[in-house]
Amino acid sequence: MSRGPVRRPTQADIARLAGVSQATVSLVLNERDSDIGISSTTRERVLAAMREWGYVANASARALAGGQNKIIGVYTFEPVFPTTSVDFYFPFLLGMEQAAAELGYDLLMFTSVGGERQVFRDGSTRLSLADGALLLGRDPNIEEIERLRDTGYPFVYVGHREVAGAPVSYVAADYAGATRQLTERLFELGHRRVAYARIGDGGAQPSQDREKGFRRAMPAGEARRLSGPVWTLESTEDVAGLLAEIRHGGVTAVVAEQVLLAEELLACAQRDGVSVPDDLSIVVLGDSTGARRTDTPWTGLVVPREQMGRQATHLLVRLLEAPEPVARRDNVACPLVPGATVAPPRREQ
Amino acid sequence: MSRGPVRRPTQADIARLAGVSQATVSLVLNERDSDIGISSTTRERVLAAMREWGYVANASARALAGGQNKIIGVYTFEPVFPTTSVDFYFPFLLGMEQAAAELGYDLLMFTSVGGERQVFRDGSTRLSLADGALLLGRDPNIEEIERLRDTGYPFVYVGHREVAGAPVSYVAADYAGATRQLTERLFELGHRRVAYARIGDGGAQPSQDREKGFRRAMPAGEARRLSGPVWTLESTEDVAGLLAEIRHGGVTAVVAEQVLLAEELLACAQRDGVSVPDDLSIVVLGDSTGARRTDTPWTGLVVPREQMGRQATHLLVRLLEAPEPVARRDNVACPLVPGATVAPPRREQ
DNA sequence: GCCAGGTCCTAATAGGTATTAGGTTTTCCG
DNA sequence: CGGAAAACCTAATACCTATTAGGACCTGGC
Repeated sequence: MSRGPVRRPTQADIARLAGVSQATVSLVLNERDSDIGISSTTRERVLAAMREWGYVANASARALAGGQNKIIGVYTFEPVFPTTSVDFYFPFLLGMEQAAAELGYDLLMFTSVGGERQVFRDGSTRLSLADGALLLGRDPNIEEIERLRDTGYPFVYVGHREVAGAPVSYVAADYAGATRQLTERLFELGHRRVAYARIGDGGAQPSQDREKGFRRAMPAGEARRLSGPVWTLESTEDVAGLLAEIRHGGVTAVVAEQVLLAEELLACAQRDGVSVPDDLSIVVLGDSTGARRTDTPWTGLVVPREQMGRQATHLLVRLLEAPEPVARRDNVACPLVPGATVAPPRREQ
Repeated sequence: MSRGPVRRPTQADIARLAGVSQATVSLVLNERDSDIGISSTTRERVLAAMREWGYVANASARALAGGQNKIIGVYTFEPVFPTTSVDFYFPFLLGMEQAAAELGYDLLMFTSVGGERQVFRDGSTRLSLADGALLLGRDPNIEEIERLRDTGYPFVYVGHREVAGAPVSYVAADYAGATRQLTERLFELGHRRVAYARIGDGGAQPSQDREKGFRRAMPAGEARRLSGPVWTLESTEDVAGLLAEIRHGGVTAVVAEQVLLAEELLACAQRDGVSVPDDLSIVVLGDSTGARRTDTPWTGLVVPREQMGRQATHLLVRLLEAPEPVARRDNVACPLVPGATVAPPRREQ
């Protein structure tokens, strides 16, 4: 019964025990033995020694020497723990863990205090310990991403991100496609005037993708108006005004970017005696993340977060194991939810 | 606009730029400069060079050279991703991330495929990459823990664990205390015959702790019966029988170990026309993890998972920064939930 | 016996940092 | 001015692994 930390055996120890050189141990360990030429008897001797002494590679040394560490870094540009963000982040992490486990990688989660998350902290980023990284966040620091890209460090962004200069690899939800389908369905049902509404500035990529899908679904005549029937609100307080405008303009269906907006719209409609979906159809382009959970069976889409996490992990591993010079982009389809907030427009309006 | 990976500056680069040696850079970086004696002008020159060139320490090299890695490993004995376990694990992780961020540590989550999780995998655990580890899981492999302890590797178990030989450090929920309080309250309300029930074998430590708390709360006469009014059921199918026995034995309050059990009990009670809490008070010693979420306002306790995660992280860091020869154990109080499933017993029964 | 061509292995090195013994310069005091 | 002490810094080394050029040995053919 030994006391105190026991020094773990190194390759040199194993080599001594097996009567070979450290290099041979490394070759056997990394299964380069057939390429280089290590006899099977030697290999067995080495493996036996490793088993007997419980040899475990030193990850730091391995990383330093340029070997793979079987570690994927996960970097979120916002802390995960504010409980409001939990629903948002956790499905991603779930998918990542699942895929990483399948692929034999561990997950290194980079933390940082406060709101200001920086990849390049003052003198101690540990990004290098991971073979590559998955980046995640609603509000990424574009400069940091560009800088990271320029280092040649392999990473995949989860979510659609466009940066200046060379493109970066990402896995994004196909908001444009799903929005287009949802909007087209409204027209198929007979709606003629359909509006798009959001809260916030709409500058974010996911926001833009959705709007693009919406515009693509518009009939030719409507689409040509550059501004389009797109409302961008400042806050929920403007929703009542939006509803009035909608009704006044003969709009019979609204595509709402956020659940929060849709819920406010529904509340206003109920106050005004407007029936959803009979008088007004509502489609929602987000899920209930961050909103208080209600039971409204919204017609809309599901953000396939778990799937995105999985796919991003697979993509990253592919890049790690066979580096490609060019960035890769993957899209993940958003499942549509039938819901009950869409109906054909009233006959006589 | 350079192409290709840009080599990150090293201490040697900074040293050259600042006109000092690499050792000096290291000393400045680690703030050992006052101990050793580095003049403030030199320090400033080095710091300026580091800032200008965006020097970032190489974590692998740092770890290899014996420095701390500022990484905490998180090892779960079951995969996190099966969705049934999500509610169980995530709060722990949340607390850990929060604490780790505050303390300046990153989190390395060890994954593995399939059900069989082993710390000592066939020659490639990376536990060593982390400075220490947090262990987590309902069904830990005791042998693995003992083996890990014997290596001298610092770790803290989240949850109460007793192993043979030297004790291990852990942070546990104070189930015994909370159970005792809840049970005592039943007696204070006037209950005379109180039973304890669980599903499963009750061999697990959390299960034993709860039972111990229950027994401590029993009035002297009751406590002396060794077997005690403790029922251990095989499955939910036995609950109907339990209810019959309870009623037959004049028991007016039940302390149920699991929500699942409590819900089944409630269902049976309703079928039999037994009113909860008027005819039967029920206390639950777990939260709704894993159970289908119902709205029953159970009287019981909250498992302070987030707090446990936080505290375990703090304890581990304390151990890392000032190693102690002896194991540390922390208890975290379980908040009690008043709920609405407990009432005084009926007067004439 | 000698050479060509394999086969199997090793020596040497790089990778970036932390640490320590000791070297050089400066300061202080008599 | 000489010598001791203090202040400041550096050379050297350890940490452990991956990689590669090349060395030693063997085999087979003439």
